[in-house]
Amino acid sequence: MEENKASLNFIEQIIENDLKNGKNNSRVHTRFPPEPNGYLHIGHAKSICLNFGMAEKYNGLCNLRFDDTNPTKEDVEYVDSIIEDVKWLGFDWGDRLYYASDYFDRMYDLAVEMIKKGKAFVCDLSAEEVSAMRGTPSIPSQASPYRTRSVEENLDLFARMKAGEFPDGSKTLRAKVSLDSPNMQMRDPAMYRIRHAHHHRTGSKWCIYPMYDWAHGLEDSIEGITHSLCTLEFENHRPLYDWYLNEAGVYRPQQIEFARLNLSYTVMSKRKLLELVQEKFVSGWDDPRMPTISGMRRRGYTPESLRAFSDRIGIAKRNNVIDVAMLEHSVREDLNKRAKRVMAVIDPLKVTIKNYPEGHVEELEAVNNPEDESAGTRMIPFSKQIYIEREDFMEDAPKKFFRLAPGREVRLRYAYFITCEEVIKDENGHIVELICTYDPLSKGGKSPDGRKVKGTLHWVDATNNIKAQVRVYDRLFTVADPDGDKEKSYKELLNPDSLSIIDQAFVEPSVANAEVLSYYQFERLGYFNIDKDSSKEKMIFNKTVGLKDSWAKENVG
RNA sequence: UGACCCAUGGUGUAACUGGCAACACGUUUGAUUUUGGUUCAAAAGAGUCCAGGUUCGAGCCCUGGUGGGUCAACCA
Repeated sequence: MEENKASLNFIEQIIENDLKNGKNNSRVHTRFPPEPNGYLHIGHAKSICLNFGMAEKYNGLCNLRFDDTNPTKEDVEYVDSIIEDVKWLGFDWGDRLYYASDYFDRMYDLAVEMIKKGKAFVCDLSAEEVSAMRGTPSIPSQASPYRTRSVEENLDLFARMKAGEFPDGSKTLRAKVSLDSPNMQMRDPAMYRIRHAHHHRTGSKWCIYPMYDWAHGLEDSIEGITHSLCTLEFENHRPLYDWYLNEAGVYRPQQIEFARLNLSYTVMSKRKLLELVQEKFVSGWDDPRMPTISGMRRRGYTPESLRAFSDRIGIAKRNNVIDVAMLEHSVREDLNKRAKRVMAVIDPLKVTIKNYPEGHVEELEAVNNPEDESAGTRMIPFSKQIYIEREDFMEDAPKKFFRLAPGREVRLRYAYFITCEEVIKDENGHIVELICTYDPLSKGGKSPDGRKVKGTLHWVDATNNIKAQVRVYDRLFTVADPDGDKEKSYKELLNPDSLSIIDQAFVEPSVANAEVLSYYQFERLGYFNIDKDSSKEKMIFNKTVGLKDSWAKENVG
């Protein structure tokens, strides 16, 4: 691996500087700290790649830690999916799988110390009252009337909060930080709230739960994290992060903020993704149209492509919107090297070759992957009747149309040259069949006389094939910035045609025994993989992404 | 309104910490091609938000604007 010193991102620069100065004994230790309240998405992938990537690059460690401090929103279902997704992306946290909830006792003890130091107090104000007394950035807060409670009373009350003597919302433990800081995070923030709720790990042991700011820094501190990487919206929290750790008198990691990922034509907030799932706009968290890692996996994205994408987009502090084309390029690049080529017809048009012997079937050799000779070859059946793609025929074809048209000759890939002799239509004028002739000397796709044809079509034999369902996806939203519209909710901007199901597609027989998730290139169409709903009896393919198509582009313009 | 952060081709990131802006995606053109794919070659496209200042020299430093983001949950 060659490191290019000239193109470090700002976090690498900080780390290398720390390393040079011997900070933290020249140790790098990061963590990926998801809250298990939803499925991971491509934005998390960026963070995962960053955190694990920094540890990898600088011979450090990266922990996987669940920030499970809010039992009302969290669930083991999410824990399981997150573990699966991070693992699938190809990262290894060794035996360092941690839970914030494992530190609850420690956090509680430290909170007691904070009370003893006069840095925290039990407050009886309701959420509404606190809000009303909060002031504004330029107007100081009114002090809570409970701010001056004695240490003894605070200690007693806090212990009774823990013991479950008070109902939800009746009391909080608040830090005594400031009443007039222009940084609103510093205005006597809550450290603990009462929640008589079942926690997915600690059950009913606790009825008070620490707030993010109090908990997160301690989690980082306990684990000996050196660089605590998080997104920009926590920038205003950094002074509080530092304050808590300094007041608690414990080791303080360095929090560094970077810009989260935004992708065009998608929404990225967990809340919105949850709504799409709950309100059935999609089939689930792993719907292939979702930007979730599980959705993208099901869609046919590879972990390598996601990691390559993360590398490509970089790390910085400026708000950004990455073009989905960048993501699509990353999958194509990976799949081009790895996907086995196969022929499939999605919108079939029957072709009868009138001079081909009736009842005869021959096997033709086809290359599995022109990018990888070791992938070998396979045989494909061919006979008098085949299907071609409907869009590969045009009755009144312009000069630049290289495909089949009346009187024109094209190559059937790996098979023969055929010429269109006749167009058969039904009573409504719809084309139902093409009658063609073939050149028996052009077997394999080469003509002995050196005659050139511009077009090569994919095809599938009309009788020896597999009938499959193909699910074709388009972007989930019709506009590049679905949450940027002031009038319309993102839900009104959903693309009604984001999913089209084709029940009668034909695929060559060689895919018969393929396993779920295996990916293919359907020649000239795009990359497809086998959906988890697929079975031997009914194969189902998902379209991952199309091939680049300069003909389609020309047609639009 | 106050604090904090950000500002470089259409998009995203760079520019060895001051030496006349590079890479990727996208776009266009040409070559090759049994995938209108891939590959290869080339081109167009920013003079770095604005105004001052420091300097022989500024995208990098300073000042003041402008624009954008974040924060005023008992969410994270």
